[in-house]
Amino acid sequence: MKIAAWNVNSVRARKDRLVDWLKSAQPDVVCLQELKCQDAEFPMEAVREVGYHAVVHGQKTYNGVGILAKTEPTDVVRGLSDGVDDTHARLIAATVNGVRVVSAYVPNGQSVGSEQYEYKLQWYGRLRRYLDTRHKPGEPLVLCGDWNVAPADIDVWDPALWQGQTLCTDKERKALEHLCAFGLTDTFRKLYPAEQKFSWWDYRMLAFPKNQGLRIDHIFATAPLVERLVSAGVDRDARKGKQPSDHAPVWTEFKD
DNA sequence: ATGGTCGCGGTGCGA
Repeated sequence: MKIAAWNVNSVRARKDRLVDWLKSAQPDVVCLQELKCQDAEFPMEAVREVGYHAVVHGQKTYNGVGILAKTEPTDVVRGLSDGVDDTHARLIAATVNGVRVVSAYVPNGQSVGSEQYEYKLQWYGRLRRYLDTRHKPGEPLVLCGDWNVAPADIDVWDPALWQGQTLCTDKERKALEHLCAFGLTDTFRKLYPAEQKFSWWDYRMLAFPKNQGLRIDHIFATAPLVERLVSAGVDRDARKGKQPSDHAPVWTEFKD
């Protein structure tokens, strides 16, 4: 079972690229982030034609998350549903082949000390409570998406430059660690403790061709799935050429 | 070089 995550930065602008990648990569499950459209505008037919069901939690202009799968996702839950007054569409969950799948788009955080930065830290706490309320670490569960945190310096092209900046601050890393303390493992890092691969590059400054990136897109899994780990990677080529997203798809393969 | 580029929506904002 191959599970992937991709921040597409507008699913309508990225439709052809998404379809091409689905056809070549053949993931069983794909968690999408930053759809930037409402549910009715999602290119449902295009993904259906290449063999995928889709469940979507859309939003006009901003955010928006979805799950694509070769078999039909069931028990769909949209949002954190924790009673907080929050219009951001950043989370969707569904069950695929007995695995609970969560697609998450964590707030970017803008700049340290901003309102958005505080919202980001709180959002991490809300997601931890969501897991505590609804799930057990012994269940087969994956959380996939854009976490907007580089977990360690190895995940940053120039750690000295990024020291203390959003995506790399101690507070953000601690927030992510506290989330993972629920019982989640970073599947890529577990498989390859010393490998440096990035999933995001700034659109500016020729960051992509120079490979000046960060690893901020992750696939986290609970113990029953960690036992089944086979391989993981980043499809950097899906980012090349015309109409690239600033993120590349990341994926992890589990034994069936 | 404190800039630069995307996407949305039709201006400046979020990333």
